[in-house]
Amino acid sequence: MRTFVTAAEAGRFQDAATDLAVTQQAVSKRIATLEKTLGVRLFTRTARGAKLTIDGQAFLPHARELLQAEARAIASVCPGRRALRVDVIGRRLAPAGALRDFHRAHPEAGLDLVTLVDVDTAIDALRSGTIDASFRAVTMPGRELPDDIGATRAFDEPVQFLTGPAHELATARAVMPAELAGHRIWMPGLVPGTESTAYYDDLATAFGLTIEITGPDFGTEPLLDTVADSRSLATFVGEQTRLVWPAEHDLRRIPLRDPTPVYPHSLLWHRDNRHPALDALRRHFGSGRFDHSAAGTWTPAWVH
Amino acid sequence: MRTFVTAAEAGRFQDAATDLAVTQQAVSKRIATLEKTLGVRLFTRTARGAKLTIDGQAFLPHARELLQAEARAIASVCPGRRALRVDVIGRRLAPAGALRDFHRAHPEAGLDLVTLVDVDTAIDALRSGTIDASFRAVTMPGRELPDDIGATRAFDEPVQFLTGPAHELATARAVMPAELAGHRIWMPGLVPGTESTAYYDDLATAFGLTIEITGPDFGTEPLLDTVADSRSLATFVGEQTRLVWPAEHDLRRIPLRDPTPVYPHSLLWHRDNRHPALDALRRHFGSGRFDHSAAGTWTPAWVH
DNA sequence: GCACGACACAACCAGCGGTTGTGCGGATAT
DNA sequence: ATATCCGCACAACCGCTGGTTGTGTCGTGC
Repeated sequence: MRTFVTAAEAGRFQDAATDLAVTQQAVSKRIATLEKTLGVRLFTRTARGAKLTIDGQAFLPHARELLQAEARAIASVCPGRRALRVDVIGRRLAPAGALRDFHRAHPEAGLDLVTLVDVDTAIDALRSGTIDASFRAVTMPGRELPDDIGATRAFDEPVQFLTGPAHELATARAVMPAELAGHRIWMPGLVPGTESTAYYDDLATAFGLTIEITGPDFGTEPLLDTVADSRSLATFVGEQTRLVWPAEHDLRRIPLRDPTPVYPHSLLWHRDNRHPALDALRRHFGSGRFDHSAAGTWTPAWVH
Repeated sequence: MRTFVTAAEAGRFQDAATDLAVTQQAVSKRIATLEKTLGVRLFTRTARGAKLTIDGQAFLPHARELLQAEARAIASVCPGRRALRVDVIGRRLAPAGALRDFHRAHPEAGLDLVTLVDVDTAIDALRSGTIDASFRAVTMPGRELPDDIGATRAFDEPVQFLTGPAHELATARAVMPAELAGHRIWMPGLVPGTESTAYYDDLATAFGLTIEITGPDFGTEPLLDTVADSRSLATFVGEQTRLVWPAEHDLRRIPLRDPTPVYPHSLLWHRDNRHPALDALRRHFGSGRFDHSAAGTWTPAWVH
């Protein structure tokens, strides 16, 4: 590919060969094999060089795009000058969506999303420099943030109740958390020891709920399958969480009111991190554009 | 790259190997060499398979993008089911910009842009099926369109007068074409025998102008250099033409009025062409959204 | 008409990238 | 606690890809 682009730009195989530090015959062979694999002629050979055919013209921008994609891929893991790497809880959850907004606002800053299991792993990764920022709920009881980690309350996400069409509360416009006492709430994805588990534990205690985390976690699809078909089983889901479920499933998002439990997404970073785009990220999420203390909301007492 | 993506999806080198129809050892070697060239570890090897590291997680979407770019590149030259291929006069000229609008409206249709020298070459390419459509000014005198080629007047582009800051007309709000008689108009890019040359020849004749096409064509940059520094040399340029010139150059676009010469861009296609996206393209440009007969405009008499 | 420039073809060879065979370590089972 | 299995890494081997040098061919320009 690189040979093709170089030859197309140079207009002569000879010049491309010197650019690439190989012989003219090597360039000729590379182009020939590329043409053979594609099944089309890319150059018309003339006495004064090689000109692109129509197919070659159409192919050229795609070849350039391929080389750029390669450069981006390499840059994404290049230590030191790689793109800003942010840990989100999951790619379909609210922080990932919020980062899309940030990326639209700052397209010049490269952005890579990774997912880690819990806040402790995230802090280790922040310290080692493998990630630059992390969206977490801080801090869990008994685990205050260390001094070298900075944190901003980024935004709050209302929690919703997700049911199938046959569920008793399926047609409710909204429900109070206390009304859910006695209902079966199933969250098999919760990993013990993580801060999101601490959040939902506190939520359950505060309103007298019982959350079942029994059973293996097969991912969201089987969970949604089960919830959609059940008259009694339901689950919690963030308002911003993008769920993909088969078209035949009819799932209902029921808002919670009086109070509305909100999940507190905080932005964490390491104070020694000098990544150029990190400042912009902090400003984007720490500029007070989110209301952290809306009336009628609930968070665990340990939330900053 | 494909091995990396497959292994990341499978979670086990073994499974990836069977998917790729090679041995596990080959996969192991490929991943090892990839890690070596990148200088980072992409997988953590466990007893139950291989999991992505943080670097691997960040690398994965870029690797996927690379494979997709490869697929698009191949598809762009795949005979039969390739993307819609449209001939524009130049990548910075009005048809290319108009096609960007079309691509925004129909993102599902792949689109490749190529450039051919003149309408005859374009018609040959349309007949042979190497291109699907062409933007041209039709028809030149004495060269009516053949029956197997369809044409629609797509849109008209006003012609402007481009001068440097020292030119006599640099500060004019607008000029009449007839006022340009006696001024030096330089268009070294015009190729004799092409329809755009025929257009400007007619324009010159109609208003008593003299257009110099002397001197070799070194591209737009040297042309703009010369025009920017000259007190007497100027040139014609399409209103939609995107020119890139160094910041130190101060070029002026002077609109033409009474009448406004417009360049008639027509869309050409072959009547036997059954490309699925060609219909959409014809509808996009043939739906009467452009005013073809605005008062006060001028076109050569031979324009359809 | 001849020299020159540019690409293609032929022969040759190193090394990349595959294979088979085996070793090693962690997780599970007995 | 120990045996067993599963999955990945390492070693040896080898064919074929992809490079080199040398030469041929063709169109262009003096």
